[in-house]
Parts: sequence; structure tokens; C-alpha cells
Amino acid sequence: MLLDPQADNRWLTEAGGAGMAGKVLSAADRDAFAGMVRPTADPRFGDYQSNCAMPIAKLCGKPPRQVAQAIIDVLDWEGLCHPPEIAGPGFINLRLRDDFLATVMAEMLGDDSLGVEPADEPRTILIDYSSPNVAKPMHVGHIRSTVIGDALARTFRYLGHRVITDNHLGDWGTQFGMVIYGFKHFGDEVALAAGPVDELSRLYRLVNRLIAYHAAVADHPGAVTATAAATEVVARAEAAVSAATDAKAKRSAEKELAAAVRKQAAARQRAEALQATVAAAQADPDFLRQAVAHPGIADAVLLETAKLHSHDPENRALWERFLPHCRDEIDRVYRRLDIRFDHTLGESFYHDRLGDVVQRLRDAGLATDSEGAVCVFLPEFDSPMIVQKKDGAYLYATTDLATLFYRREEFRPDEILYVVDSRQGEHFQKLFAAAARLGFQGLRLEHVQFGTVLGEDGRPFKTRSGTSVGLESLLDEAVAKALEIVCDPQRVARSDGGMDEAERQQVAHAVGHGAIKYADLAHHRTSDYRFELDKMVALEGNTSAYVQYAYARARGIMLKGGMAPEAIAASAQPPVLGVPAERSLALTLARFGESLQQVRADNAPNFLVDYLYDAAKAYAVFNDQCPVLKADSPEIAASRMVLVALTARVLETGLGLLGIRVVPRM
RNA sequence: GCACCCCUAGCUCAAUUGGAUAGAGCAUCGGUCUACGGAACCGAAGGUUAGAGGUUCGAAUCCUCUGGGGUGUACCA
Repeated sequence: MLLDPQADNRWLTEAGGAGMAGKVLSAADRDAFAGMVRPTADPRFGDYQSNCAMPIAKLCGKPPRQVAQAIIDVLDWEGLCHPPEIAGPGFINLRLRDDFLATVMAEMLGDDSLGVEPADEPRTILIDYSSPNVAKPMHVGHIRSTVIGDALARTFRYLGHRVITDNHLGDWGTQFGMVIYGFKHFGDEVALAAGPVDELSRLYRLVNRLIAYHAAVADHPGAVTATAAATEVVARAEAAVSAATDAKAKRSAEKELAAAVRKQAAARQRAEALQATVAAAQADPDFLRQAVAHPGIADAVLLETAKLHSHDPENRALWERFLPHCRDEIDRVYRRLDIRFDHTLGESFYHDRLGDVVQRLRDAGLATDSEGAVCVFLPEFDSPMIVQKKDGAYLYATTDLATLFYRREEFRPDEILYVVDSRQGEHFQKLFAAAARLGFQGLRLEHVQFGTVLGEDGRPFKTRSGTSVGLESLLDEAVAKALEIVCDPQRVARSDGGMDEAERQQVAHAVGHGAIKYADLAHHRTSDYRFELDKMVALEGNTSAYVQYAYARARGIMLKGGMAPEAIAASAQPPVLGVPAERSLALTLARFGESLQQVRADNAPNFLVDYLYDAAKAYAVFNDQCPVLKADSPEIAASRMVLVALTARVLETGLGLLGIRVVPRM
């Protein structure tokens, strides 16, 4: 924050005279109250406000405005602010001095990290994100974890923390059993040699479909029965509604009817979906033949998985043969998205440690046998955390515990963030509860959860056939839309010199990929959001293209003025903030660091997105109202050029922390 | 059944963790300027923050209840 009220809060101690009835505040209170300085909601109230007078007044039994007066009497921020004003019930309004703000501008421009001070107490933060299952194509569901985790990692590093990123790959699960089974029965060596990734994903999809088919055949009659039963319940509920005599009974009967109708619809929908799966299979003779030939495929797949886990040489060899291709496949997507990890320790890495974990849990008295499985019962949960199945196999709770032990040993982190979707909330609660009983109290564990990506219909984003949407096809689509915009003939005609194909592609990639990342990060991570590609790549509104364009405009002015950004930075003097658009832009730029603190406090990158959009808007106003190259005097031109250069730096750096690139013109 | 999350402008979303008159964007309507790069800027309209109580100087935010939606819930991850 521009003002650092917590660094030196003598002003709260010294205010303890008459106004505060001699009340002495504890150090913790002082820190908390000093921290109650924040930006104002409305510029009429100045730039910042302190809200601490009201709660202090309650503590010492004095009128809040009197307390506020006592505080401002001793407040010594003359170099930074105009004299504070007391407003309303006891708000203290602060307005920064223009000369101070101007000094901040020059300092930021001359500083490699834009005036953001490294953290006082750097923490070692391990971030676990992305974690796709290999051997399955990456889909839309992987966007959030990957993009949010990457943005947090970049931002925390920028803030001076020691960040370790680890991609906890799903490289040891049932999907490999599926691929192995598929290869043994339907594999095509020639196709594998020619295009391993395509062949492996063909096998995965085929086996997946076969399993789904048999499950549908098995479950359909039950679903039909359930639908019939639900229909009966509806009929009874209808009868109850018409039989109800008084208003209260009628209302409660109607409520039950509504619930019954919903359940009926859900049951019917399920039955229809199963029916559709069966029908689609029956319309496909080749597939049906395969289905008939492999009736026990689901169990057989589990068997192949179990064999892999128990070091069966053949399956192990296949796994080792397939895995590199799967890794190549996801690495290609990461390269495209500009995502890197310090470590990629997948589930397979922990396989040999799982037995130890179960033993440690037993030794600690946490694990007990129940119904043939090894379970950890925790009093705060109804169902146990199962760490070993009755067939002896381990589960992801076991792997997560093993991972926890390893990470503590290897990386000694202060905190671990799991960027994983909300549906796994209960799993992490159990994991953390178990960890607390295993001596992990000093290590902060946090489930950084996020919501679902929805389609335009408000349902989880799926293709028409019900499968999840491939990640790469979305990226391709976004780039294609961006390219259309870049190549808009009207614009191309206007841009000086035009763009060659290479530059167009570069811009389309920056804008297309940026659009998807930006839209994801713009929403608070805990809320679900609607995936609307047209809005994401739009030039208007809160989009990456708008911010990227603001950057390009700033670069355009520097270019036209024949001034390199570095040269401007090297000779920067504090700018003159003569008109509101200049001051307002300066104030916004000065708050860059605050937005990063907000990201850190909540593990929520949307604060940085909001900030960048604000900065881009403030720059747009400045751009409109403040001529730079055609300014009235060379002095004003130079002064404004400082703001232009700093805007470009802030936007480029901020977008960079979100994993989004800029282009010098677009 | 139980547990957790959510309900904010016509639509999509914010709201610095309890602060002042709840903000943006899209869409709608109106306006500006001989374009330092117009993919611009300004304005209007739009709200009982699902509803009802409570806590206090002050509530979208905390507590209770009601309604509506989502997710999870013993051997998938």
C-alpha cells in the first residue's frame, strides 16, 4: 500500500491521550486498527480512508469523531497527504499529495519491480496445480487449475516468496488399465508407431465407451423402475395436495410435490441418457460386436490396473512405453499455454511409499480395519477416509498422504496450496484433518478451490454428445476468432505498414490464448462461470484484448515519439499531474502492488484482473484527454511520456503475472 | 437423510473480508470530437443484494428460519 500505516503505528499509541480516555491498545489491536486504512469507495472521500476510529471509540467509550480527531492530531503524514478530514460517523479521509504521487511514479518507473517491495517474511509456498490424468485428452476442466495455479505462482514469486510448483500428474490410475487393456485387445502397432498419441487416445476412448455401454445396459432397467417409482410418488403427492384441507397442509404438500417432480425428472433424464447410450451402440454394428466380445471389460480393466501396480512385467513395460508419449502430449499443451513446473512428480512416483503410509497410520493409531478395508475414521466426518481397499489397492487419499510426507521432507514448505476444484472439498478436509493428527500442525495446508466451467446453457460445459470439451479445440477456436479480428480489413488498411502473416499469427495467439486465461481469472475462483467465447475474445468490455490493446496504444505513442521505454525510464522525472485524467491514472498505477497483495491474501487472481482493467480504463481516458506528442510544451510532453511508459510497464508486468503476453501493436 | 457452497441490474460478473449513496461490462437509449492509433470517450436508464427476523454506530457480507439452485456423501480421482 502507498501508505504503510502498519509499519509505523505510533500514531495510534500517541493518540491515547484525552481523546481515547488514556486507552492503551495492545500490539495486535494496533496492528489491526492501523490496517483499517483502505481505498475509498468514492473519490469524494479522498484516496484512502481509515475506519479505525469507530471500533476504537467502542473500546474506550468515547465518541468516534473525538477519537478520530485525537488520531489526526498526532498523525504525521504531511509529506504524503493533505490534512485529513473527519466525515460521517468517524471516517478519516486521506488525500494523497500530487507531488508525492508524482515521486512515486518516477520511482516505480526506475525500479525493476515497479516499486513492489519484497515480502518482509518470505515464505516457501508449494503450489500443486493442473494435475491432469495422462492418457486422456486434456479438456476444459483442466483450464482452471492450470491457469489459476500458474497465476498464483507467478504473482507470489514476484512478491518475493519462494515458490515451488509441482504437477501431481495422474499417471498411475485406471486410465492406464484401460489403455493397456485396449492395446492388448484392439491395439494397432502400425498406428502406434505412426502416431502414438492418436492411437493411445483412440484406445482410451474405445475402452471407455465399452465400459459405459455395459454399465448402461446393466443400469437401464433399474433406472426405468426408479422412474416408475418416482412417478408413483408424484401421483401420491398430487393426491395429497388435493386432499389437503387447511392452507398450511396444502403448502407443505405442494412443496413435497415439487420435490417429487424434480426427482422424477432427474430419474427420467438418467433413464433416457442410458437408453441413448445403448441405442447409439446398437446402431453401430462394429462397436456392438466388440461390446459383445468383451462383456467383463470393466473388471478386466481393473485387473490390468492391479497387475500394473503389482509390478507385472508385461504391464509395467507397456506403461513405460506409453508414458513418454502421454507426457509429450500434455507438454505440448503446456508449451502452448506457456506453463512450466519446477517438478512433475506424478502418482507413480509415490507408488512404492504407499505401504509405509498405511503402516504409519496404523502406528499412529489412526487407521483401523473395517469391512475389509483400511480406514481412517475421523470424528468430524460421517464416512471414513479409506486408505486401502479390501482388494489391497491404495487410493488417492493414500497417495496424497504419501505426497505430503515427501514434500515436507524434500521441500520444507511453509504452506501447500492445492488448486483443485470444489467438488473435492471433503477429501481435502479429511486429508488435512488426518495430517493434523500426524504432526503437520506447523504446515499450512489450503485447498484453493474453484468452481465449474459452465456452457452457455448454465450446465457444466459438455459437448452435445455429453463428453467434455477438448482443451486444444477451444484454444484453436479462440485463436481463430482472434485472427479474424486482427485481419479485419478495415483495420489492416489503417495500420501503418500492415502486418505480415507471422505477426498476425503472433497477435492472434497472444489475444486468443490471453482471452481464455483472462476470462477464467476474471471471475472469483470460487464461483462457477459461463464459457462464452465470443465475449472472451471481444474487444469491448473486461477482456484481455482490451487491456492488451491499451498496452499497444501506449507502445504506439512511444514508438511514434521515437523513444525507447528504457530511455524514458532512465531519465524519468516526477510527472506534473495537472489535469484529473493524469492524477487519476497516476493513482491507479501506484496501486499496482496493492492488487498483488489482494491476490495473495485470498489466493484469488481476479483482484489483479480487476486492477488491470481499471488501469487500462484510466489510461484510455488519459489517452483521450491528454495529448502527449502534441502537448502544449516539451515539458508536458516529457511529463506525460513518463505516465505512458509506466502504464505500459504495469500492464505488461500485470498481464505477465497472469500468464498473458502482450504485443507491441495490434 | 446429512454436510458444504451459492442466489446481487434484463444478461454475465465484481464488491479490498463489517464501512459512507452496492459497482463494472454486455445489451438498450442519447451524446462528443478535423482520429498524437477510434478497437475511443461522455452520459442516461436499470437494485427492497431470493424472502423474513436478529446482532450494531453501520450488513450483500455475521447469526436464525423459509424458499430456490448446485455439489459431495465406504473402497474412482
